[in-house]
Order: sequence, then structure tokens, then C-alpha cells
Amino acid sequence: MGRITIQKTAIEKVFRQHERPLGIDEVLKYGRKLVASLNQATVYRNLKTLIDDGWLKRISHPILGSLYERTGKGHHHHFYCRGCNRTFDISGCALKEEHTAPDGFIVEDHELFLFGVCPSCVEKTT
Amino acid sequence: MGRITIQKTAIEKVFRQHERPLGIDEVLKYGRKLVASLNQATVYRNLKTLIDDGWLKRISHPILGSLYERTGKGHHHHFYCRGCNRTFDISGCALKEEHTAPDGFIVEDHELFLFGVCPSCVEKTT
DNA sequence: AGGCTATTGCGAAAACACTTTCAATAATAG
DNA sequence: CTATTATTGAAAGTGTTTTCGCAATAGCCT
Repeated sequence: MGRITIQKTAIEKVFRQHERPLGIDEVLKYGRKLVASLNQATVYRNLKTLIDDGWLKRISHPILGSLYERTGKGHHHHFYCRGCNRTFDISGCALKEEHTAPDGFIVEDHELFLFGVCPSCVEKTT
Repeated sequence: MGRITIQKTAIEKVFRQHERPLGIDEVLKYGRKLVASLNQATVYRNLKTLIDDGWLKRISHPILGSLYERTGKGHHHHFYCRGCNRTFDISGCALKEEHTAPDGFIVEDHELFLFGVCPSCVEKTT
């Protein structure tokens, strides 16, 4: 068990090529450029195993819903571009968790979603 | 058009009693304490009109999905308690939007979700 | 190369959140 | 108080996302 299929390889490649969180539609779209027959169910199945393997991580985006991104990138935030509908990783974090909530609340973790316009969409507009 | 029904009144009361974002299940549960016959479809219908009226606002929580909260509370963040599964408003914001993303990105807005344990759940654990 | 069986593709189906339909009820105007 | 009609409750229906069943395909072991 645990075969290396061209589909699984393609899906992994998609995530390596696009270093940003991807939705199922994107994985399917880009994956089909590598394996034309790629099926949605196969994408779901492989995303699941890649998550179980600890290679991927699922995030829930307020606008885009389920997104998948590679693990091991350290703490970062997500920037959603209203222009191209893409989500970018924003590394680093200036948030002081201890000071974000009143006394008594124990903040263990956080997620920050930024919304705006990405550099390439800013260019197009101006 | 625009009748004042006991159901709508009850739903408004639920939000005034619990000053925190509520999910449909919570609105239904607390609402039924006021109007036992309260139906899910009625809750959805009234939430919608209350949003149209500008009295409520819908937010999308990464863990809880759709939540509804009263408008007019100014910018704030949300704290999710793993203990009681409730979401609390955290007023204020120490985030400097200009410095959260690299040059070129225009940050227009943001949403911060905090995760941890709320004061009353901390007590129970210790 | 040949055989075992995990994995795929496809359509169907489950799960989920939300909306609609419609007869019965109840809020309001007169 | 009565008539009108918006709103309700219950159930069926939508639309979307995710999973499943199964025959065909294709990794991989020997």
C-alpha cells in the first residue's frame, strides 16, 4: 500500500509550483495541465492522504472556504486579493498574542486574514 | 409589510441577552426558550431581514462557520474558546495594517481570529 | 513479464447550509 | 371586530462541497 501514482505526483507538483494556498478547483485546474484525466474525487482522496502524511494542511478561509497549503512554512498569515481572488502567504507576525485579549483569556493561537489588492493587481488598475 | 411578530422579537432579544456572535443553532436554542415553537426557517428568515435592516452582520468563522452579531460595535476581533465552543468579541485592535504585508500589497481590511480558553473555562480546568 | 491489489474515473449519493412552498396562523388596518 | 395579508411551521427542495461504490486501470513485487 502507498503507491506512487502520476496523479498524486501531479498534485504534489501543483503545490510546489504554486507556493500559495490552493482551493480544490485550482488544484484540479493546474493538475489537469499535468494529467489531463485528473478527476475531482482523486484530488479529494489525495489531498486527504497528503494531509494524513503531514505534507498538507487544510485552512478555512472566510471567503474562499477550504484551502490547502504545504506544511512546514512556520507561522504566517493569509492575504486575499479582491482583484484576482488568490490567497498569498504573508510571512512573519507582528502580533503580540499576550496583549490581544483581556486578562483571563488564554490565547493559544490565532489566524489573521488580510484583504486587499496584491501587487500585480495594483499594477493593472493603475 | 414589516410586522412585529413574537418570533422576530424573541430573536432580537436573544442577541441582546447574549452579547456575542451566535450561530443559527444558538439562536434557535435560546430563541425556543422564549418561543417554544420557533422554527429554523423562521430564524433564517428573520436573520436575513435583520441583516437587511442593518441590525445584524454575518461573519464567517474558520471553525464555527456562519455567525451573526449585532452591528455598531466598531472594529473588533473574535476569540474562540476551545472549552465551551463559544466566540467572544475582543474589542480594540493593536494591528498596524500598513506593516502586516510586504510592500506592494494594499491592505484594506483584516479579520483576526483568536483561539484559546476563556476565563470561565480556565477556572473549570484549574 | 505476470499477477495481485491499491488507485483511478465516473456517476451516484451523502452531508451540509440554506431557501422555498404552501396551508394555517396571527398581526395590523379600518 | 373583521378582513386582509404578512409571517409562521413543517417539509420538501436547492445548491454546494465532499464522499462512496464499483468496474477498469495501473503500480509494484516477485
